[in-house]
Amino acid sequence: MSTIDRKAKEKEALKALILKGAKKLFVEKGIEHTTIRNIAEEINYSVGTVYVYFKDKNDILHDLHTIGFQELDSYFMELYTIEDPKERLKKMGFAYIKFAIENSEMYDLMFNLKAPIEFLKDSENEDWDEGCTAFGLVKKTIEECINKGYFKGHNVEPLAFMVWSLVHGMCCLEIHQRIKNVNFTNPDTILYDGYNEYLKMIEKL
Amino acid sequence: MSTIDRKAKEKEALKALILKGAKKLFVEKGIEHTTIRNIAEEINYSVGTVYVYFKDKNDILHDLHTIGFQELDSYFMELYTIEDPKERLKKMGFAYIKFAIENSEMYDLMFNLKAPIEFLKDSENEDWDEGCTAFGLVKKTIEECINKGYFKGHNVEPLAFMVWSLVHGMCCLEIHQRIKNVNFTNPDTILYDGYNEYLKMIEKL
DNA sequence: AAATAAAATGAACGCTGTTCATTTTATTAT
DNA sequence: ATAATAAAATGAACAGCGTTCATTTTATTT
Repeated sequence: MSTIDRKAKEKEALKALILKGAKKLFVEKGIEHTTIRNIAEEINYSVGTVYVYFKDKNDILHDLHTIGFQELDSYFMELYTIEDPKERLKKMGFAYIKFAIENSEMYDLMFNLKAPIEFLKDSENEDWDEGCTAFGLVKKTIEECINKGYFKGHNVEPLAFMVWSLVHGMCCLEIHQRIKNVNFTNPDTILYDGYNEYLKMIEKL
Repeated sequence: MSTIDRKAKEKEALKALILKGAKKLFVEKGIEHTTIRNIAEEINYSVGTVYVYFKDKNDILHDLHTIGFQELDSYFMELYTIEDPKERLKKMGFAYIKFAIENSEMYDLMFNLKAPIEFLKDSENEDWDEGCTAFGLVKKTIEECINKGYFKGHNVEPLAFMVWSLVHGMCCLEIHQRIKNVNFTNPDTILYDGYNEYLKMIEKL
């Protein structure tokens, strides 16, 4: 029996190794410039081996997108030490943007690329658990805000969606290089300045 | 001289034909599933001919992104008949979302994909004129709002950027199928409901 | 040491974007 | 009208892509 257990662990280890190699290359040279052959070469295995452990490229991308969410969730969980929900909400948006900028390829994979969603369609569990969990943390924080008397006249879910969109939009414009190509007066601080407008706005709700 | 003129017109016509074929296929089956061979076949020309009229695929994608902006600008210009800037701003966001949903592939090309921006880097004029013009219309409207006494304590550019991000974020989440995969209570109306929260918010600024 | 099972392999397939020598078509000069 | 020239269109060929699968290598069991 111990052999079977060990085999299972070895399989998991190699799967993790492939993902690790893939992520390294993604960060280094971008997702679209990373090939299965690159990944195989990176970890000194053949192309065929990758396909023993993953159904296809979408499978790899989906697993990597899940890893990204684990990281983002840990960013969020840290902020849950903050008692005041409004203060927490403000910090969450900032952490979200920080994550997106520092992990732009992963962010794109998690929130923009089709691959992870297409993988869901082919799989048994069609729910986007990763997205639900992360968004749940935002929703919960906003719910706490409303329970505390903030944001009167607003509805939890639509407001949470609006906040998510606002921050997500900033991240997208930034990582897709649309900010620096629109001639802002202060292109270097517009992201910060824009987020500041959002903070001011929150106070007026 | 008339020959040269005619030749020039023919060249323009064929270029336009290629773009028309490309756009048709993009809408039909998505950008990433459209190949140069597809485009050539669609208009009954050879692959080589496409490369006589366009430097590479990015060149085609950039021209198509420009065409998309012409359409979006016309959406916006229509709304400039509305006198009250705040009313206009509200309608602009709605028109923007409508455009994104009805032309999701084009929208992705215009605001998310790397191709048009990469083409800019290789060209003489590195400015993103299309983006500047469209965003200029938003900026101008918000400026009018501030001049009229709305949005006190806010700054034009950062606020315009925030508004753009908010609406852009909603569009991205929708067209990248992140909305319908997060279990909203009312997934069918969340986009509308979320935009409504934004409208309520505008009133409080 | 032989038989069996599991894991890793890499050549091959049909795609992709791109190039460029060759052919076809159109224009100009005689 | 015919020959010479210029312009335009072509498609085979190249390297690289994701993916498959018969074959080989390695590990386990008998």
